[in-house]
Amino acid sequence: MIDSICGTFKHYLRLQAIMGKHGKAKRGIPPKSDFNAWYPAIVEISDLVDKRYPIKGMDVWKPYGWSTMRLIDSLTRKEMEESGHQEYNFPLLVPEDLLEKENQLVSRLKAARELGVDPSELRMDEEDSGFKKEVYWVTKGGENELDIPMFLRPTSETPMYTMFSLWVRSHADLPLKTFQIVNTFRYETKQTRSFIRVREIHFFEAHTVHKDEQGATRQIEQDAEIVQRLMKSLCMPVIVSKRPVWDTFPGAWYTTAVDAVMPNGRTLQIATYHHYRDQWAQAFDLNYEDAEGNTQNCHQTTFGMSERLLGAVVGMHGDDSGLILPPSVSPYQIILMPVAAHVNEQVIPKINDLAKELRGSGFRVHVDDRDIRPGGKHYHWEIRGAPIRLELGPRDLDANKCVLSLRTGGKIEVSLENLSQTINQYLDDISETLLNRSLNNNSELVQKFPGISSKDSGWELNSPIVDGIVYELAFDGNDADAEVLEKITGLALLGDCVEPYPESIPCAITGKLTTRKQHLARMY
RNA sequence: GGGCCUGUGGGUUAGUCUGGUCUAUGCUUGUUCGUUUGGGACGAACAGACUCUGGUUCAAAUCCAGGCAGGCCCA
Repeated sequence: MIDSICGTFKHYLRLQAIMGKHGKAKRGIPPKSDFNAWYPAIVEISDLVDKRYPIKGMDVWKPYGWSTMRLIDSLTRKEMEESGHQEYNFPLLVPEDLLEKENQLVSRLKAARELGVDPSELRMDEEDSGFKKEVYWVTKGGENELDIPMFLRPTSETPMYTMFSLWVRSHADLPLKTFQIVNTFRYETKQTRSFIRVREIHFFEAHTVHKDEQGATRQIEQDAEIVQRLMKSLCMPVIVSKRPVWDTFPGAWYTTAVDAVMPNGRTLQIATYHHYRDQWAQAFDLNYEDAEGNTQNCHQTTFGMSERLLGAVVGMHGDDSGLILPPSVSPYQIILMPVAAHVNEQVIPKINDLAKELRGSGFRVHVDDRDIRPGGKHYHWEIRGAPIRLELGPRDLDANKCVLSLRTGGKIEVSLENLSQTINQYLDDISETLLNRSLNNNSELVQKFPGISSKDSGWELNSPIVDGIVYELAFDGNDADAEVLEKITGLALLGDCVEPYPESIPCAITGKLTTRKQHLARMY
């Protein structure tokens, strides 16, 4: 009956409901509704990582996970190349004395902040000694104590800017646009989670140096565009916010952060870009001689991302049956499964031909010719989130057809004619489905803030906040007001959303009319 | 930073309270053989574990202390 059906792709999609009957994955995957159990289980069952390495927060990347991460990296590399960045690779170790420059910078800025700013705008925090407590230290070489201890980079401002100051001499050396994708280290004491909070971080960092503030500002704008394109490839809706002052990276003029909302309503910061102005340049003597022969400080930016991108992909798109990988980063876009090959010896050669054809069209293809039952293969690749599984058996051979199972749901028969084109269309459909699903989920997870009223006894919420919800609100208050909001809700302000309200509405605290849109959320 | 809980084959689990029955249970996975094969087949055989270091005891998976690892809660 199905054989007789042909038509547009939309028609095929309508068939999904009829044909999608099969059991759920076993292996004791918790339901995704129990996200805190689902996530750690799925990253291991789907073969992304092995968490049994005996150091907390340091997982072993398995080939499937590493391959996915490298595909994400390759999207980033492509963006870097197109925007004129060059890839570097700096040393892992940093001598302690270099850190002093950074610490001086941070404390100087703090002092300035305290002098120049209204005290009510300030928030007490305890990040005094910079990274010192959060890094791994190397204090011995063999048996001997080192004269100058070294630490493992937690990020590379210090090593890079030390060198930049040697490289940049004149305006002709600018802009200097660099990036690297390396491992960085943070001594996390809190609970770690694969890809989300780790001690060895797979880190992308772009660092740029410009003649002036405008140059750096243009770079920040470009970073914003790059992020939008990357998120689109990952089918991922995000909230982009200018972080509040107290949540700004030390030494940054301002920080813009990209947050994804995970299914449990916690936000995951997956990218940040910082405008440093010339604050770091002052600390690192990073200056140049302009066309008039005057010495000028450089202006800088940084742009960072990590394997949190993968964590967000896993959390955002997966379902009760396992991972669902966007076609853009799935190690295999199509799994070819010969079926009943013992019945007709033409099945295997035909599958190999198809694989060749599809590879020739640029798809990432894997032939699963293991001698196990087809159900086993389906479940295997379903858990791993491969977008399309293609089955071909004797019956299909006769009809010049094959069966496609889409990871987003549905099973359809398609002709082997123009197969690459057909596959391409379905991969696009899958990406679109993933994005739409995520947008829908987000619209449920992000809700209007119930409001807050001033009573004799103090502030009171108009209705209790719900666990697992991100609240959106108009907010134009000062830091003390922000603290009221954060205290009473137990949530954190993400900062000024880059998409403000189209029309002014009253601020949740002060009542002042404002277009400033902000979010309150529990952050990872 | 403070508090609480848990460590048994690759995974999961029984046994721990009340020490001796433990030569440690079931399921799963793995290996081999046979029958199978269009969504997780069946049978047989085999392989595989008490987190570590001390202590108490005639006797420790079991009780005690500490380490390491993991989980949870609060600031």
